[in-house]
Amino acid sequence: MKIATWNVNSLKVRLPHVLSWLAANQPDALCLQEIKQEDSQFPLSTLHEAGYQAVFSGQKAYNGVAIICKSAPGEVVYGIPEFADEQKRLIAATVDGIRVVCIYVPNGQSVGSDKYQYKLAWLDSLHAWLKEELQRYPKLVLLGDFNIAPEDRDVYDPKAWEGNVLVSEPERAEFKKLEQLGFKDSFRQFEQPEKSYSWWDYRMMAFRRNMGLRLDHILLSAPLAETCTSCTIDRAPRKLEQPSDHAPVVAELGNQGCIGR
DNA sequence: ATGGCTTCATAGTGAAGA
Repeated sequence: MKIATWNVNSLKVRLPHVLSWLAANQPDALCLQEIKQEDSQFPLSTLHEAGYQAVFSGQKAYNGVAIICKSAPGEVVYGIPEFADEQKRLIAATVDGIRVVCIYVPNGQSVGSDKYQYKLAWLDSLHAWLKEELQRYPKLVLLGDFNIAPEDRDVYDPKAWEGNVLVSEPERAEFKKLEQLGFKDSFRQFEQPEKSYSWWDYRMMAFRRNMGLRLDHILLSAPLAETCTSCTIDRAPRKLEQPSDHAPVVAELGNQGCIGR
């Protein structure tokens, strides 16, 4: 099973990129963040024509998440249960027997701001919920835009970013708390190139200079981590005209979930 | 370089992102 995550920064603008990426890469599931459109605008029929199904949770202008998949998605959950949230940041579904939890973690704006507090509260709530979900769904993948660079090696200039939002200790502690639930950061299960990032600012020619952060992650529960054979960041879409500022992250799982195919 | 892009909402600029 091939599963991927991609913050597309507007699905309306990026639909051509998404369609060509699906055609070229044939993932079994692609999780999107920042689709930035209401559900009535979601391009479901276009995706059907491309051979994909989808479940989605969108809103006007901001946020919005979706799971695009080949097999029928089941048991769909919208948002973190018991966390009242106007912002559409989580969707979960079962695909090929694997529980897929697609998240768009709040950005946090700046350390100490209201949005930063919201980010930490959101992550606390996610953690509490996932603790239960892992009992129910041992084969669970948590993936999306975490808006956290877990370690200094995930930051192009750790000194310049020290203490900043996206790298601050409380945020990194939340990431570690998720790992302590048994999740493995699939990217770090394998040898990776130095200076691997998944996001680059649109400004300052940041991509060409590889001034990036690794903010997008695929976390695997222990039973799934055992089956993982690769995890890579696909920089190709970031090189296209009118790209998203994020690149897709892709993981390959072994036989799990491929029964009957 | 505290934003030097990009998107969305909106009707000339402002918010938000990371």
